[in-house]
Amino acid sequence: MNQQTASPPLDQRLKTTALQYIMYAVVTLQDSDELMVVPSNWLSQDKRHCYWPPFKSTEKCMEAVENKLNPETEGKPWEKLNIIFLGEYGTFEKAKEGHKEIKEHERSYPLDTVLPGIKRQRLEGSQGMSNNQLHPLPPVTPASISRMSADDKVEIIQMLRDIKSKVQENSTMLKKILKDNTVPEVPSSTCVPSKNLKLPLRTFEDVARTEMELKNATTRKKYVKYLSSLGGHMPKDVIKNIMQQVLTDDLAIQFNWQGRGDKKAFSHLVLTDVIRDSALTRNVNRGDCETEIKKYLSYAASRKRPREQGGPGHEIPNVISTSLMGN
DNA sequence: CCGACCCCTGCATTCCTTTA
DNA sequence: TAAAGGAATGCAGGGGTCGG
Repeated sequence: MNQQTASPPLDQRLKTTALQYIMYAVVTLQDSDELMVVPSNWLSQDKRHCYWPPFKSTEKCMEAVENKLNPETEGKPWEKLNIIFLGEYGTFEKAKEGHKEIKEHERSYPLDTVLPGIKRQRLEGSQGMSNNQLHPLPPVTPASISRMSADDKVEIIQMLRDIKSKVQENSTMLKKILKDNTVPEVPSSTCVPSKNLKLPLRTFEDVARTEMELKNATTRKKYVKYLSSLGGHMPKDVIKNIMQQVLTDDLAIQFNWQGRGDKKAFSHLVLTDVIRDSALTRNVNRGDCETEIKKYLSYAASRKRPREQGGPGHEIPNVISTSLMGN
């Protein structure tokens, strides 16, 4: 009877032992550039993704990290974030030390110089230039300018002139490209990697079928490849191009991001993950991607409104669909 | 110039999270 | 558990752009 007091139950012992083998990793969250310590069991096998708890408060998140909460068994669904894996440590304390060291190192040698092209930019609050803007230079104070020699100043002015002329040149080229080669409503035949992609989705049945299909990694890759080939320069364009290909306005108005009211939740779809991945290949981060999807879904009704006024129940056939649905 | 289309903004409402 | 505050959403109306 008192065996239980002698030693804890087997499953608890196993759990404790398993927890001891979970290490801690230091990672950079790609969407926010934040350097974080997380339990290794939160990482995906390829160490390119990391689960993140749905808690709002920092304390709870820290608690989850320290207690190595299992991402699959803690009630609410956990977010899956894109990360850059930086290192793994045996204990939380060692990971924190590693985190500190990396942070120090990053301060001396910005990540951009260590990992060119990998570090993504923080996009919150930067709307216009978003993804392609230049990395911020160190702050130039009046004091630092006054310390410069005349040669330095001449050189800087020359550089600024070069940059200006280059920007003008690029602007002219961009204008020409946009004029000659506006993003086509219908993807060219070369953009269609597979005849299996039955897009755009028109009904919930289509959505359910696609959700099933997307469980297959190969199919998922095909979708990502196709959707990322649709073009677009700004996050808005990228998402618009993708969403136009993915679902009709009729279906879009039956979704909202969270599934409020009597609408379905778009954020819960595997398809949304695929869209995120596709957008990421075009340098649209998670935040921008979600914002633009939300907007696209909310605009769907107003896009439809004028047409409905013109003729109730009459749907203008989607040109895109006919080219793809015939498969 | 006009109409169609699309996007944005402001406001009201609903929902969720936090706090006491 | 209820109240308060913030976030998300829906809707209507207005403005910009483009083609006829």
